[in-house]
Amino acid sequence: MAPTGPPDHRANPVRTARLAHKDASTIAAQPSRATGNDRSADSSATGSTGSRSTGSRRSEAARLAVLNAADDLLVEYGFEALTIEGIAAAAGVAKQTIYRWWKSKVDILFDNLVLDAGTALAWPEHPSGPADVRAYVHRFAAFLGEEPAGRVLQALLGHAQLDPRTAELLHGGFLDELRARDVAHVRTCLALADDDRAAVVLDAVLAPLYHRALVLRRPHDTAFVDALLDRQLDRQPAR
Amino acid sequence: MAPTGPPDHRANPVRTARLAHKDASTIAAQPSRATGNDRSADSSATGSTGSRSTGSRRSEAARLAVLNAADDLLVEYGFEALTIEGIAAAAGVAKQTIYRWWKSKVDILFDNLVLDAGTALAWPEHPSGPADVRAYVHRFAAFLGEEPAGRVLQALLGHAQLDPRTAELLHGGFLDELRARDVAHVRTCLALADDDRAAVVLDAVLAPLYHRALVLRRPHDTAFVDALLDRQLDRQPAR
Amino acid sequence: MAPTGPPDHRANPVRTARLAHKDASTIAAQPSRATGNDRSADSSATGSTGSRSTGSRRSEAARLAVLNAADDLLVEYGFEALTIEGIAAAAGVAKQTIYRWWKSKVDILFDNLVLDAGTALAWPEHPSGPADVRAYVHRFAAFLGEEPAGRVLQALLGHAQLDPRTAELLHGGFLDELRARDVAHVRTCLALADDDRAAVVLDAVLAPLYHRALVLRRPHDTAFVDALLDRQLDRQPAR
Amino acid sequence: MAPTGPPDHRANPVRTARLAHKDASTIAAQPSRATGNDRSADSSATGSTGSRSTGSRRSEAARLAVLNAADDLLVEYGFEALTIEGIAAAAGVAKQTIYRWWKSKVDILFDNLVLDAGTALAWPEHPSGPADVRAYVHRFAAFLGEEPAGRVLQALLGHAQLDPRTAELLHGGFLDELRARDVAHVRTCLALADDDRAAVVLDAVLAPLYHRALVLRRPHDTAFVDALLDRQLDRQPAR
DNA sequence: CAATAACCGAGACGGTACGTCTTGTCTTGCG
DNA sequence: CGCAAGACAAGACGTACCGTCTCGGTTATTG
Repeated sequence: MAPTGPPDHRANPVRTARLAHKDASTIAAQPSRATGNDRSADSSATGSTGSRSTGSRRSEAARLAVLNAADDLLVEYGFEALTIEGIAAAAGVAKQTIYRWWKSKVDILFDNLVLDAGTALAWPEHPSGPADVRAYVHRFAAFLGEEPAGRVLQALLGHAQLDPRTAELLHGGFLDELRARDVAHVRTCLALADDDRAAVVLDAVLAPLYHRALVLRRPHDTAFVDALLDRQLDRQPAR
Repeated sequence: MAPTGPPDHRANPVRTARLAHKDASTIAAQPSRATGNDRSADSSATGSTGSRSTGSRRSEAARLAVLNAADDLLVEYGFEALTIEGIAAAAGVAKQTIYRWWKSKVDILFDNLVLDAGTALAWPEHPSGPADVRAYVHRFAAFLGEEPAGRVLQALLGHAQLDPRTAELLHGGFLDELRARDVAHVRTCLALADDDRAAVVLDAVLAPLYHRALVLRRPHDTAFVDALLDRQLDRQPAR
Repeated sequence: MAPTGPPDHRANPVRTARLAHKDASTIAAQPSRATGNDRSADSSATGSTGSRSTGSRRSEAARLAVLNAADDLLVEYGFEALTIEGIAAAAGVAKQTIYRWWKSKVDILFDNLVLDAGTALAWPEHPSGPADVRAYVHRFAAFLGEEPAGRVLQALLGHAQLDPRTAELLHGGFLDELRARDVAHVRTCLALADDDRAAVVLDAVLAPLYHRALVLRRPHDTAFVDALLDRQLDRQPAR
Repeated sequence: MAPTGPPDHRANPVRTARLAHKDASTIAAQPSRATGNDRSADSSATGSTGSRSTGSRRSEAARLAVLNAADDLLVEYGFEALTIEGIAAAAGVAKQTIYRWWKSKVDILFDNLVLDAGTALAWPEHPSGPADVRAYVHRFAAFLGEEPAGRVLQALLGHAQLDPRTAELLHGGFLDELRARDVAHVRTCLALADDDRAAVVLDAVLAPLYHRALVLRRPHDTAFVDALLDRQLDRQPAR
């Protein structure tokens, strides 16, 4: 009997405690970047030292509480039951605080995605051949298929089919960049002649992964990924 | 001047005219089958004469008006702006009439999908080799990438990522069946030994198509489909 | 320790029970007249029998629950703490149901005022001399100074000082009519030559009453009213 | 083109200029006395030079900007549209600066009222008979019926009907004192035997003025005041 | 050829969430 | 320490849809 509805929106005066899998140190280095909420970005445009000269600063605790609450609620009750009011209540935050920094629940999830992807989908700094590609693809498959992060990406990909603004955000702010980066790394690691060839290889590997996750709804399967890589990466046996 | 919002929900007193691409004759043969709303299906199961003793029967005009209104509104304003009230108003139908026969807007779209797929994704009755597969895949790619029908499938696939009930409906009531049928036809047409092998070929072709449509958001491209088929069908025995 | 805040807005699924001092029979004859919400008024403009040909009718229970809840909350917590949400919760009614029939809390109070004044400020059908005026003025003073009704009139008079729309509603929809009626009756009862003379007498009596209630904040005092009447009504002793 | 809403709350960086009808010299002599926010009053009580040992003193410019902004906004957009945030923005002052010195917008208006009444409703220092009363009543009627000041008194009288705290402030801090002073002067000027008799005369004159202003909403009319005075002052011994 | 169900339009209703607005408190840095 | 700036928790606003529920009016069998 899966829980099908969200919980009561009773206040839950959350404080910095229980900020689960994202700790403040990580975030302080990267405050809400992707959606353009970033104030330092603005200031860098206007002046050198700038930022905001006076007044209170954004509450880091609130930001993290919101991101984590959204993540938790998404995993527990699903995207449809995810509401701004619910997130606010679960995070122990006022609704207006959310609207001040995010335009929609999609925006919040997007920030979560960027945060998670930043750590989970990194390429090694010094490429060292096809093994890097194998490792990356395994990491990608795991990211797509496992709990908090994959659920977010899945939801955003789904919602992007329904809402052009989400599609714009997801592609313009994440997928395009991700793909460009992946293509470049694949080209380097496999010593390919040009980006187009790298893109073909990348697609040949990623398309079945997306297909499995979004269309076939099959769970993450390491063996499947290995077989796929064997077939596409010059048929060199996986070990 | 792009229309960015839905229109007023001003009444649009039901017009059987302007029922565009679905005419009554087509539909009368297949009334609202997929979601189990169908009364004739029920009655045929329970008895021959009985069914419903007295009273008027379901209005075919209303059913078509709803299906078409939903389709039109989806194409014009998108899934997010699609509401039961909006459909009712656009169809010139009472809200309750919709709720009597469908459970949600997803249900309505699903009926549309089944209707459209029934004609667009048919296999020839007498299989005649790989050319059938090529033709079918081309038809499928077109279906996925072109206006009313593809938009519906795309929306439902997207929504299935967000809502388990939609996923259940879409897979249990459409995709699984479609896939089974496709596998069988591919096996026959390509003279493959077993279904697993046919499934591998099918996935190898469909995965890139779904990937392009859902993840890369590239438009339908006949050349791409041909290249894909050349690559996957010529060296069928992939080992 | 006076209660200074409103109670929790916990649902209070009120049903027709506890509809205090206004019973359905009274109201059925006069549904929400003053603010122009009345549908029969519309229909009388369009046709003879009319009203609304089909569909569900306005819920009398909801209307009474709202009016009484507003009254109760006003008396208990004051005008400032009176909110549409609070009324809805206390009446066990959805917010939208209130907005469907009233524009604001002022509108609701106004309906209450009209309702109460209709019974409390009636003149006898057959005028019989100065005694009628005395009786009426006493009734008016009591109305102004006692609980539910006076509180409403006081609040509306106060709010009319702050908001032109309230002033327009209160004067155009109630006070002007009341005054015209009062002038006419005073003229008849005192056998005065013209309306102007009657207005002077009426103002001479009412001004001190309003002054006491609104400016001096003195409680209702029968002796004061009698003395006032003695002075203004031809100095005939009050007995 | 009547402006029906308040303007944007765009910052209006404090301008000491355009402080209209209250100049600094007037105010310096009487800073924010009535609500007890006054620091100089405190300091004058504690010592002569000392007052507040360190830190900056209250900004006179800010105080005046707030008072005038409140007045202007009240006159232009009405009491309902008057908000602390709006006043702060219009005055080019931080919200907290307002909250530091006043408890509510009513408090601000009250300070304005006391300020204006101090000059407009003064009695001559040396009473010289009934003519003084006539002059005072004319001044009072003008005060009640004309722009900035009358609007404030009207608003506060109205709000006092809705909010006990406002009533307490207005009566305890202004009206009672005003009335006591008026009664004393009337008694002296008309050579009446006791205060009660003076109060009766005063009420007989003021009640119709308040009635006209608050209930009948008639504009200020010198002829009406004269007629009223003729009637009430000539037959002073009303028995 | 009535009676009698069921359909259908209309739309009121109890709800939930939306996104906005204002309140009163607070925090941060400048002067 | 006052002040400008403004983030924050709180909570009401008025709107939009949801899904349920009467209402009458309209068909279309079926007794």
